[in-house]
Amino acid sequence: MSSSQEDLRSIALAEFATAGYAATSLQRIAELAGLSKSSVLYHYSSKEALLEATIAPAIDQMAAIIDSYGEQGFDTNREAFLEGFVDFLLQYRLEVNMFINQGPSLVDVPVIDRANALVLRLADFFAANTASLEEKMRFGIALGGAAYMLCTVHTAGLPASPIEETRAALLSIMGQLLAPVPSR
Amino acid sequence: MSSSQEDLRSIALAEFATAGYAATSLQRIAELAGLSKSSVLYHYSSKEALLEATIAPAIDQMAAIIDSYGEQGFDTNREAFLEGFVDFLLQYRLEVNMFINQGPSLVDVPVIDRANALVLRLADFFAANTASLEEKMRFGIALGGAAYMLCTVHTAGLPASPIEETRAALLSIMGQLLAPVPSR
DNA sequence: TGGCAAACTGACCGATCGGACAGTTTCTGA
DNA sequence: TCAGAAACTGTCCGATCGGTCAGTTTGCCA
Repeated sequence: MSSSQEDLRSIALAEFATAGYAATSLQRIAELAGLSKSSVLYHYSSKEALLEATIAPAIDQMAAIIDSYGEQGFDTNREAFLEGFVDFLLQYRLEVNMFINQGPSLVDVPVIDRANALVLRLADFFAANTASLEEKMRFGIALGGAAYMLCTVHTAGLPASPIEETRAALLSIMGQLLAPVPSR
Repeated sequence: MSSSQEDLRSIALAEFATAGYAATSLQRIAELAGLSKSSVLYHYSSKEALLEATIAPAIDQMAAIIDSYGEQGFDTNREAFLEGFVDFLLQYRLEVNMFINQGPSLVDVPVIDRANALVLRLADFFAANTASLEEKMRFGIALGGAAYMLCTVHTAGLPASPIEETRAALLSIMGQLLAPVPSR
């Protein structure tokens, strides 16, 4: 893969996540990359192809994490799974935020369907079908809240803190929100 | 105000919140309302004017809540403030979600600036400048998470539960996330 | 050095965007 | 009843959208 392709991917990721997929034109991506719109379409055959290339790595990583814990839940490895999930959120915060916020408006895009299916599997882990309403709500708040907070360093006075400190705090908060039933 | 104006406002709110402001055309709003695009522009002089009319009520209500507790914090009325805030979230969940998710892409819109200023005041209530990183993160997760969760009844298997049950659960979760420093 | 493939570009296309404007229908109160 | 206001509409406009295509530049290797 040439550097142009990777540059375009990261530029598109930043723009899609902040300005939104629909509001980001290929022309703007081209300008940010110092290329012409034609060149963007040379590397990625369409805007949708660029979107898929943008979020596919995050989807694959998420799928790998879930698969590595089998399909029968992860209660025995809850702590380890939570750490892996938090690290995933930190690494792919833009991708996660984009999917969380713009997923509903991006239906019919295959990679979005994959992501949706993964979220449902994830929800089964943290809040099975038998879980109470509050537990399901806790999962939704943890997921959407982390995605929002991690991408909102600019407003609300969130300082750019050391990654270790952010990780520790996020682990604490997520652990509390997603605690198993009895200790709630 | 004629019923058409109110119909347009609610239709635009639903579309803006789900599909996104940029991705929603005046043509689509007109079709959903059973009108022509010209009629939409008759009631609201521009797409941006329609956006402002859509979220202004929520902004005003939020400002009223904050103002009613004075500018010196609300520690003495923390419980009552939290209840009022939760009720606000439940009533204006679409508006809040739209602002939270699309705010960054809607800069330069006056009403969005008002909303941003309010969020900063709100953050000062729950997590003052002196608060720790984790406390600020808790506020961000609570705000963004609630907005996301309340607008995502469709996915993640969130059932359409009685409003009282949802309110009670949300109050519990938000109270835990936004608890004062010592009892954290 | 010559040739070929990868990278890149400008010009152009149909569609759709937000919006302007003149004109028509519908409602309403004197 | 009828005039004026309110509500509504079709047509048109410039701009921009995603995308196509023929042609040019660039880099690499035999």
